[in-house]
Amino acid sequence: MSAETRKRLHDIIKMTNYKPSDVARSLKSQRSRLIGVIISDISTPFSSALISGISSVFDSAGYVPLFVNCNNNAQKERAFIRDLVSRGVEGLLVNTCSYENPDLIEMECKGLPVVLCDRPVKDYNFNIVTSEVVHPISSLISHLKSQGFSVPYFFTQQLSSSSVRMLRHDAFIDSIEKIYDVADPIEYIRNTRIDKQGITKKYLNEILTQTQGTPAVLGSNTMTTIHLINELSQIGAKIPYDIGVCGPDDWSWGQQLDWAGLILPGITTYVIESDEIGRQSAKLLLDIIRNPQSEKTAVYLKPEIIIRSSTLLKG
Amino acid sequence: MSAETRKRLHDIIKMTNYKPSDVARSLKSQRSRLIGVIISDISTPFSSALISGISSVFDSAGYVPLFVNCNNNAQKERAFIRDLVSRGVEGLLVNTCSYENPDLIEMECKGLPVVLCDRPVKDYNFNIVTSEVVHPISSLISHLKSQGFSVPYFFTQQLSSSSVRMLRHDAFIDSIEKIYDVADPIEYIRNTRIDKQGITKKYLNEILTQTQGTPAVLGSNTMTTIHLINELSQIGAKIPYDIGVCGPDDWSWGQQLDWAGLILPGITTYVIESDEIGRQSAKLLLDIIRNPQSEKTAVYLKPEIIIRSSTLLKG
DNA sequence: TTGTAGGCGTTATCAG
DNA sequence: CTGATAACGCCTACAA
Repeated sequence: MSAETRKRLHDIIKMTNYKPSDVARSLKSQRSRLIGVIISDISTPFSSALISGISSVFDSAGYVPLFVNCNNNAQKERAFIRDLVSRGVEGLLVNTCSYENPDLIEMECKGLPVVLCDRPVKDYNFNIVTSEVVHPISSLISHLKSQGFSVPYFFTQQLSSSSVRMLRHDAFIDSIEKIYDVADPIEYIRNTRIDKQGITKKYLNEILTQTQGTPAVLGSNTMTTIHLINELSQIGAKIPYDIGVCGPDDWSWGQQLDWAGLILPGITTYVIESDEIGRQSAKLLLDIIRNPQSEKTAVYLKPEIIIRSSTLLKG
Repeated sequence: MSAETRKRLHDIIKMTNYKPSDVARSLKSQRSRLIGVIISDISTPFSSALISGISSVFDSAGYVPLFVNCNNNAQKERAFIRDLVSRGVEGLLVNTCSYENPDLIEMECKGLPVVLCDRPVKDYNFNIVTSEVVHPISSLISHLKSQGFSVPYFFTQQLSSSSVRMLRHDAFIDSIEKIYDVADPIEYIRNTRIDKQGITKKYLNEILTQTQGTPAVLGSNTMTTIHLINELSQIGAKIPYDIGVCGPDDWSWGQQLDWAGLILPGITTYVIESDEIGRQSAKLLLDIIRNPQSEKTAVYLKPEIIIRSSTLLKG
């Protein structure tokens, strides 16, 4: 291109204030540089860290992640999947809120690059980045046993929306069967709700009064665990002397902040690094977009257990 | 349309598995139903709640909010603004990380509907939904005085990226001038960093040893306040007997969870309802899109102060 | 080196 | 009521 033409062009661009339209470009090129990211519930710290990890990867790769929030509504999730695909996204990163997900399976079968974040779905092997479920839970339970707690109780919110919750539930049952040699593990499950007053408190009072030895409780996630601590402090129970408390921590923001250490007496947890799940799943999706023929991949992060005072009966 | 034609059409749609393309539709109709939402730092609980509020409004209005994360990088923010506009968004909701923002001003002048979330920018009246700054801070300081604390110190992270931080800084200075009758208010500002070890602890140790009477500290936001509590607990200072602690709480998830009450001894705060800021700013943007001629609007939420043990020296 | 024609998938318009 | 055609703005390819 001659210098003269270049200048003329440049002038015209200036004059007419020309801005290329990505919409038209997408239509023509069939490439949007857009990635659809479906988040089950964006209002939790788990999602914040997840999203943060995801953005960091796509930003430096020149892709624009579009985040949408299903608010735990499987219906909405289906609609968003269709919407994003019809908007020409080149791939989908899905932190799903529906364990059964035929639409997503269909899309992936048709060749759309899909990676799941954290939560698996039923009957189909997607690419996925998640965290190990069984090992950390059984470690927690071994630890409780070694500290002399009696059989722990598992407090969980409704299982249906989160496959991870179900897996944790199952892992808990297996673990107390093996480690505590319990015959009727289902007896140690407590379905609760955070938004509804009194349910948790009722269960906790029963456990505190009827347990032989020192009881312990395990929250299915950070929200539930904090809720348990809240209720126990209102009841006036002393942790860990009256009752032990522990659970997974899916609220980590890297090392920046440590809620489980701040809330006295310090809560025993294992950390799910959601920012890392975000980063790795985003990278995996990029790999798949670049090389659509690649093998299915499942990555399992290995959480480490952090023992704090809330489960220390002995020394 | 005849029933027969309808059936035929329906069959063809089935047969060819026809899916309309929103990209092409946007190109033709010049309407995308897309809203660009620019978030300064998506990894904070403030942003989670903000996003959650924003999604709820757009979802029920049939718009799709596209969230992008600037990670406190003003450069990235500029790029995203251009990107989203060229992608045909019908409006922009901006939680900006640059106090000076000529690009955004230009867009808005050209008729693009823009609403700011939480953070104002310099020298231009945008539509904005935010929270009152001066009144709650001066109330906190009056409260500290009435409890017998000596002049409080203000701990803040770097001011440049957040206009709200600057405003709080200024409000603090004005307030201690008026309420404590301080001649040199700047002396009571401490610039700190959470990611860098030791700075905060050094300042706190100085304050604890050199203050006449009982000192108090005010964090510029939740992160800083929690950091202060962390460091104080490591130093071994007793709150509020050795030192009072308070600050704004921009981490509220409605009533669901109450960190400030959980962290003993209970922290005095005022709550910034970021989900409400999200909802109201989204609604405002929809109003503007529907009626582009409307007057500029600025909404200021009024936070309420919640007094807890961390600032109660007297009874 | 520069200019022009065709088509991406819609929708709007107009003729049959 | 139905079917054909042009245009949205860009990109590619080919012709001048």
